[in-house]
Amino acid sequence: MCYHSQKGGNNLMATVFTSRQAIQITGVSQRQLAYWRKIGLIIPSQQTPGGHARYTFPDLIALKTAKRLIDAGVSLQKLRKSITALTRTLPHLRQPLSELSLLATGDVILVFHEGAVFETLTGQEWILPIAQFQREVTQQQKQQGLASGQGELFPEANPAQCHEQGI
Amino acid sequence: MCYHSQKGGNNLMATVFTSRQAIQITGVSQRQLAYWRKIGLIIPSQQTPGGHARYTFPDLIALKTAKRLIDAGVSLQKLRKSITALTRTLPHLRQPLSELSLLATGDVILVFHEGAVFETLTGQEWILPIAQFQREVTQQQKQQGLASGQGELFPEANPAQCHEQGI
DNA sequence: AAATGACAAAAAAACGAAAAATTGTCTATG
DNA sequence: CATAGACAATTTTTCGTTTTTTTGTCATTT
Repeated sequence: MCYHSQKGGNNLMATVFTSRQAIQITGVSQRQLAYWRKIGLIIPSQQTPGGHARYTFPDLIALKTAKRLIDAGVSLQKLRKSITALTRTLPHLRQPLSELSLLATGDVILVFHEGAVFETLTGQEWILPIAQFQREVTQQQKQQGLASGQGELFPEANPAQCHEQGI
Repeated sequence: MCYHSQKGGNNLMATVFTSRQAIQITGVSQRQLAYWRKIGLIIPSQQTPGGHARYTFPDLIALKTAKRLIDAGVSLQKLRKSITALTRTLPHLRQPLSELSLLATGDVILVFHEGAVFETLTGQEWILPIAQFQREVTQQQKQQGLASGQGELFPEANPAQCHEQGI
């Protein structure tokens, strides 16, 4: 039920799509398609000699991704800035919209990349595994038991042994 | 190297901490401790007859969590609003700060809860597994092959067979 | 069919001023 | 020692206005 069929010469990755097809498949409006192409957000990877768009499959993914993020409440400007920032952070990416897993939260776009989560604009990364606090305080407790507590107790960058995912 | 030691009657969960200890352990300032207590953000679970604070271990976790979020750039007001919203969304929680995994991204606080991720203030949830698009478009391709495409192609709520995590 | 251009409506961002919240410091009290 | 209160400095929010961006619609062109 789940095989990626590609019988005959009908290779999906080699197929190109017209604007009309891209519109139908992704749900992006004609106006948006044109505008996004104009501002360079999503440029069709191929063109006819006459300048007509030919969207590749990764292009469609980018289009659909953009649409979903927008539907999720992300403004186009934030999206553009995120992509600019992302391509700076991860220069090897050609089209972050089709190559990354993104998560929109109304205000912010996060990217899941190689196991980590970070914010697209700042690159800031933050996770709070509560389990770790428990260990820290337990540690602390032991220390206190030995010498009646004084001094720095939670040195911010904490060398985590006994690693635990928490999420 | 990683056993949660609790020799004798020294059970961590039963231990209570004075304000001074809470300050030392969590790094929260005295002023903050007092203010947060006053506004009800983090109230010590226990008190002496004379009204002196006795913070339990979960209290310490809440304190440390708040501090870390603040250090990560979240304002106290956003933190307060997030917690208000969270306890509305998840009424069974007594203290979200100690019972949830939170992730701060400068602007927004996300919560990881039962496998899902959402934004604390709006409850909005969004994940974009790219792998799914691929399947959708493949599907679309097949349809097009049979009947030259017309009509709705990406009915938004898509019944995902062949589920794939993507993240 | 598809791209382009022009115009207007709608949505979002930028900006600045005023109000509110948070925190530090210091003093007093129990 | 810990709490409470007062005061001021700093940080955040809020709000209203202006500017910019984005999108729809329609007409024109290739």
